[in-house]
Amino acid sequence: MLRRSILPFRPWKFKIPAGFPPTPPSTRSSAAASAAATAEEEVDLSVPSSRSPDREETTKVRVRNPRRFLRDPWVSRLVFCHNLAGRGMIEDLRELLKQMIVDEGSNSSPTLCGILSDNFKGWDCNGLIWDNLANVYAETEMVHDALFVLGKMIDLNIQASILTFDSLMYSLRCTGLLCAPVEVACSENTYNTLIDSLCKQFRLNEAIRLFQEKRGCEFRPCIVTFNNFICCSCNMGYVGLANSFFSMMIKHGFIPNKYSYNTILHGLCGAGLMEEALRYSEDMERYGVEPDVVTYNVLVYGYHLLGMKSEAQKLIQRMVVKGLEPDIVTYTILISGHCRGGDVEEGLVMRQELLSRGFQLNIITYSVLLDCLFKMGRVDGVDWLVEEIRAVGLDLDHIAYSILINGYCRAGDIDRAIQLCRIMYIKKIPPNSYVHGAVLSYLCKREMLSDARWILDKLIESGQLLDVVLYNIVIDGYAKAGDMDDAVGLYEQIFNSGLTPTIVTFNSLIHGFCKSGMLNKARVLLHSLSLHGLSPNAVTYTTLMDAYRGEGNINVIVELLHEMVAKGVAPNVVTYSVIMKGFCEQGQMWVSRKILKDMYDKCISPDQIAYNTLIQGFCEAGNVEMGFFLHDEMLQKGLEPSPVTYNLLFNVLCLHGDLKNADRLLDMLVEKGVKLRKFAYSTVIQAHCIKGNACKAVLYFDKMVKAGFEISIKDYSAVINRLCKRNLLNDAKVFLKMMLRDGIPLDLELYVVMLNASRRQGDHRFEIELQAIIITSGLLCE
DNA sequence: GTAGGGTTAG
Repeated sequence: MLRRSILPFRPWKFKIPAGFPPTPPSTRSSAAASAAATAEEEVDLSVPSSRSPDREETTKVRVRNPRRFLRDPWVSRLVFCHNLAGRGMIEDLRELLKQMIVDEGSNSSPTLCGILSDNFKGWDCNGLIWDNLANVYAETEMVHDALFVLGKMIDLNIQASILTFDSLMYSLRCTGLLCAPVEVACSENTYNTLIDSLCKQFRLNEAIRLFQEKRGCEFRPCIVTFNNFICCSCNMGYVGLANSFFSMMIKHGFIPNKYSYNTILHGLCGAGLMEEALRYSEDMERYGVEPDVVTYNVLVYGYHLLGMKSEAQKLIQRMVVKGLEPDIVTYTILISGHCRGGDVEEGLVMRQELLSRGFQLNIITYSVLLDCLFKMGRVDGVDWLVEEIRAVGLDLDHIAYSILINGYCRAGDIDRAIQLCRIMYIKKIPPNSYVHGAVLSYLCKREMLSDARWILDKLIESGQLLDVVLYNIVIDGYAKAGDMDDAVGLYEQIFNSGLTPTIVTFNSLIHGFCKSGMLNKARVLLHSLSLHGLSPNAVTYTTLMDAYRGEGNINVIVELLHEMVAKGVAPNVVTYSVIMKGFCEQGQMWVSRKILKDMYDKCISPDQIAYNTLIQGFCEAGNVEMGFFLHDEMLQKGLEPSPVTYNLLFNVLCLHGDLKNADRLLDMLVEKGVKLRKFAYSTVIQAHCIKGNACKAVLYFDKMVKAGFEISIKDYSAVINRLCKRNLLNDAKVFLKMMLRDGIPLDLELYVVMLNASRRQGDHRFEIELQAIIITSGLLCE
């Protein structure tokens, strides 16, 4: 039986969200809807009295429009509810209420409350029904409905039980709808629920204040209170604080349980502090708390974040030895590890293995694979995987949808993305800020800024508290387009919306000012960050450094490097690449070379762009050997040279006329199936044309076509132009034939080039042929 | 208490 509060209803402040309740759908016709105009009549109903619940007695109750009243399914179910309440069958009552609200779904509270207040006023158990209705809505996580019922209870002066408050607060703890407590008598659990609520909303300071104020006199913390503090501290990135709470828990006489250990382990692993995490896991065993699957999963996740695959494998073996079976979370972490390493194939193989062993994957595992397929540019693989998700009977959830929408937007398929948005609405999973962000990014990348702004303004007008990321995306769009007035205007609007800018907001503004040549403004912005409680990061400094590099000011770059290091901001691979480029542009390639070596000492792995920067520096200075040496070094370090690396090498070989090596390299790479850009082929082809070796030019042109590149008139013109310049008209004719055969018509520019060459060589016959071609094409009308 | 999604720099 529910314990009824003896206090008047004045427990907590709740924010009833704007726009709630929504207008009830017209399909929900009920006795309440038409009862207002009808007079009350007395009818006999079999309703047990709460005073003598054992006896079923016929009670006369007054209702409006009795015929309609008894026919209405909602009313008859509520009569039954009263019947159950009167017999003290509270569990059955709650089950029936739950069934009713689950059938009707969210937003059903206005209708239900309407029926209750219009038809059951004065019934013996009515208060109990209201209280349980609020309670069941809260337990079913329909918090807006629960709040609506409570609001009506206040209006009708019906008391709510403490259990209902606790249940509601528990449901509200993640929503931000729960405010500070006012004068109230609390159950044992109330403060713990409120601390949990504040922690879930990342309001750690308030939670700590409440803990300090109320501890001892008004409530006694329990182990869950401390676990909540540990969890919140970890989630907010304060692992040190989490450690303190862990110690405090022990000082209060609590023995940490597996939840305490797993929570702190998760915090430590997430922060990359594996050694400390392992120490905790050893302590755990020492104090008799047996590690479970979650413990191992958390540790495996820690290794996964550090990219330590073999350690993760060892841990899984240990887990199996201890008799624990890896579960779907373990496998998802492993699949995610393969995906993060760029090996989606391995992830898919693992999925296949699991399926063959009869293992059911869930939507999270599939989401990891979908996201990776998009990031690897494997959009083709997405369709069949989505098909598989449907075939195994899984529904896409909001994250899976946002992965798909983001992926399609990035792949440029906006139609597909919008189609999915529509499906989300139909499925009642309204697109959230991740989805809005994907569409805004799509528009901004295509400089469709007025469209992006229109959408953002509509979202702002809708009155929802927007995510600052959405502002950041559009501000960055303006900054990249050099429109700093609008960028700054939108930045100011962030404050009007009650939000605060982030470091990303400022980085975009700094980038914009740099791009617009206002480096001083950018630097002022850097130093104003602290006023907003923000600290510059590697992106901030790197953006500024790159701007000064553009001005050839290596001194300021070095100054900024010192400043960032002094402020504890670690330079990353992008920072070093910019600095290397700066030195290379000053002709100091060997300084850059030293920086690259230093990166290894600092455990920052140079990537392809870092190597390409240095290779470009040496190649432009004419040091071909060093270019190739660095290429070899990349291979030694297990770094696959990128198409840009090869562009640089082919370019330098051709510039130096070393076509022998250029051919050799091209043949070797084609044979090895290395992916090259068209630039690599056309550089070699053109170099052969310049040298007058048309045969080789034809040979590599053919290879370029076979490599699957789309060939345009520009490619033919480049070759024909060069051959004509060397008066190799017959070879130029070969390419012209190939071009016409490929269905590419002659244009006026190329016609003039070839006409002049044929006139120079007195090839009148070809002159006439050319004129015939050009007239047939309709380009020469006169 | 464990696994999945968006914005910024070369």
